[in-house]
Amino acid sequence: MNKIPQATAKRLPLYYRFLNNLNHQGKKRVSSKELSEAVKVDSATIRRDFSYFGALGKKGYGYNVEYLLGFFRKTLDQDELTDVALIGVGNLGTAFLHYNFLKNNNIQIKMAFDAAKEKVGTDIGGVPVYHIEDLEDKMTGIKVAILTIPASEADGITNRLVEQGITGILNFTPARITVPDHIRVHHIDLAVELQALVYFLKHYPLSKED
Amino acid sequence: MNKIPQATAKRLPLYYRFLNNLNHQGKKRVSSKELSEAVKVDSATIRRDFSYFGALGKKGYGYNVEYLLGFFRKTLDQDELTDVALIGVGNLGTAFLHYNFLKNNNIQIKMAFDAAKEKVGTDIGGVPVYHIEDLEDKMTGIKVAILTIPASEADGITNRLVEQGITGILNFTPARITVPDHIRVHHIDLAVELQALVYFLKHYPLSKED
DNA sequence: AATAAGTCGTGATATATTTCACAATATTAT
DNA sequence: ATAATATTGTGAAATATATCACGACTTATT
Repeated sequence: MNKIPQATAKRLPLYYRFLNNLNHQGKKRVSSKELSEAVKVDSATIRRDFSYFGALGKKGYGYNVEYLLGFFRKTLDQDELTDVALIGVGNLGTAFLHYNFLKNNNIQIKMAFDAAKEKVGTDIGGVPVYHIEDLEDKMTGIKVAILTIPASEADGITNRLVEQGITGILNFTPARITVPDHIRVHHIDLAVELQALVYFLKHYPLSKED
Repeated sequence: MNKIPQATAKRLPLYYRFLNNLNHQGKKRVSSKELSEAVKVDSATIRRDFSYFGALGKKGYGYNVEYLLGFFRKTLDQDELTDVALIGVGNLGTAFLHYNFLKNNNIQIKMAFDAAKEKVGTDIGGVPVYHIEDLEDKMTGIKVAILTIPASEADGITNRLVEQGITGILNFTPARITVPDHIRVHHIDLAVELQALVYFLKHYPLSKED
C-alpha cells in the first residue's frame, strides 16, 4: 500500500476537500475533467492519482461523488483523529488556532505553547495556551507539532520536541532544523515562497502555474 | 538563461539566505558538503544547482562565500526591488506585515488592504492599511499580491486584481482561483500542508524528510 | 618536491512525475 | 436499436529531478 507516489499523496487532501464541497452542493457525479478545472491539476494526473487506489470510476460516466468521498475518508484516515500541538502563539500561530481543522479534517490542535505571560492561560479558538516551560508536562502523547516561533528558538525547541518523542514537525521558521532520521520535518518558509514567486515571474514569464 | 529547472529555482532563495548568514559570520569559503548539512539538500544536488550558472567554485577548495553571494545577488535580482500588496490583514496577513522582507530580500510589502474599518488607516510593521474599496486607486504599478483573505472572498478579489493588471499571486486561501494564462499563481494551503504531513507520518514511516 | 586529502563539475544512471493517446465501456439522443 | 458522445484506466513516452561516481584540479602536509 506504500506505493503511492509522494506527489499523489500531497494532492489527496486537496481532492478530498473539493469532493466534500461537491457533496455538500448535492452533486452526484463528477468527471476528472470537471475536477481538473476546479483544482487546477491535469485531468490525466487526477485519473492516474485515483488509479493507485484501484478502479474508482466508471468509464463513460465519471466518479460517484459519495462513493469516492467515502473511499478517501477511509484512505486518508479521516476517522482517526490526530492531535497536534502548536508552539508559538504569534500572528502566524494564532492564524492556525482560528483555522477550524476539525470541520473537514482529521486533525485537532489540542494545545498551544508560548513564552508570553499574557497569553498563557488564555483560550484561542478553543485551544488552551500553556507556558512553554510546561511543554514536557502537558504534551504527553502528542506526536505532531507546528512550529511558529522565531528562528532563533527553533533549535532549542526542536531538541525538546525530539526528546519528548515527536514524530512529525511542520516547521514555519526559516531555520532548517536537524532531527534524527525517524522524524519527518516539512518546511514551509514564507519568505522563500514569496521570493520564488518573484523569481519565476521574472525568469519564467507566461508559463503555467506551479 | 531560462533553462534552470524549477526545482533548482525554488532552492535559490534558500541558498541565498544561508550564504548571507555565512557571510555575516565572516566565513570566507564553504563546500557543498557544509552547505548541504545546513540546508538539508544533498551536496550533489547543490553542486548541480550551482552548475546551471556556470563554474562558480574551485575544485579542492569549495566556493568563495562573498563571490557566490554576489553572483546570486545579481541572479536573483536582489538589487531590483519588487513591490507587493497584501490583501487581508487578519492574523496571517499581519504575520507577513511583521516579517521584515527588506532585511535580506528584494521584496517590499508596500501596502495592505482590509475591509475592517478599525484596521483601515493604521500602520502595521510600517505598512499602511487601506480600505479594500480603494484597491484600484491605490494599487497602481504593483504586480504581485499576497492573498490572505477568507476563501469566500477569493474569486471576487482575484478578478479585481486581474483587472488591475497583476502578474503574480501568492494565494493562501484554500480556494483554487482561476486566472488568465499569463498570470502566475502559487498556492500555499496551510490545511493541506498539515494533512499531507499527517498522511506521510502514517503511510511513509521512517522515510527521509520531504 | 612529493604525497595525501579535499572538493568541484558533470556524464551517466536512477528515480519520480506528468502527459499522451486510445481501447473499452457507459450514457444519451434519435 | 443504433449511433453519437463522454469518460475511465493505463501502456507507453516524455519530462523532470536526484544521485552516483570519478577525473581533474587545489590545497595542505610531510
